Amino acid sequence: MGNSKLYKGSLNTIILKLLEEHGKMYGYEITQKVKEITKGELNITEGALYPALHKLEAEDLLDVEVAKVDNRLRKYYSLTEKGSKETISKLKELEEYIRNMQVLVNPKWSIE
Amino acid sequence: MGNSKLYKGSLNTIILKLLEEHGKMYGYEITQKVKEITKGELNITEGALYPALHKLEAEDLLDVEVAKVDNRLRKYYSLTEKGSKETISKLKELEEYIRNMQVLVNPKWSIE
DNA sequence: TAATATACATAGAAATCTTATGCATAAGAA
DNA sequence: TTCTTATGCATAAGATTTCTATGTATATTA
Repeated sequence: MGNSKLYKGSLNTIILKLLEEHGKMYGYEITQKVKEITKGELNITEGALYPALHKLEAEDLLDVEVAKVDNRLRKYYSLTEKGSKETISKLKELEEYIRNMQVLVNPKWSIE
Repeated sequence: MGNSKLYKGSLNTIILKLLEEHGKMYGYEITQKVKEITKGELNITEGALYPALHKLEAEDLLDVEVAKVDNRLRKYYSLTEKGSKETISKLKELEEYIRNMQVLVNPKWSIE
């Protein structure tokens, strides 16, 4: 994904949040949206994305809907109810992660 | 490490920053300090820590100094010059990671 | 017509971390 | 006094996640 290894482990969180935000997206669209939002700093590879989508689907966190647009295949993914709950949980974990990393890295903040 | 997978990839950053902050630490001390700072939310396992320290040392980012205290062995690690530069670089990466994750997860912030 | 963009997929390798295990000494509890 | 916990290091096997490389196919642009 990024140039740094920190992104390892955050792909699912990104996918879930984007789907919560946009309701329904297909794989390629997700890669482009992430690139756009991060101004090119984060590029999700297909080798990471598609297996991740399949796994989330297998865990009943995502629903799939196949569509044909311009004679090309698209698989639209959306959150299941279980997926919506998981999204909330993942976002909470992200907040906690960021909070913990900030006190570890910037100890002054915990004093002020 | 944590209960969430997000910590994957951030161990080196944590180690380097703690050493920058405290000058000189041994493995067990690092695990305790992290536990203390995060109020028990983050526990670094020995199976992750020691191989990471060995790798950082092999990459010339850390110096080692063996000491015997109370008849017990301690290996004190400290940053090399190369390690200090790497620390700055890693911290910058962390800031960029956090910034990118925040706009991905909270798109309103990028508008306001 | 050749390259790029769109759209999916998977297999093998690399990196990171967990779990389990091992050794050894010191201190505290039963 | 003996058992448990804390201190302190270490490694091996497995799980998980991601990267790199590869494959297929259609549409658009140069």
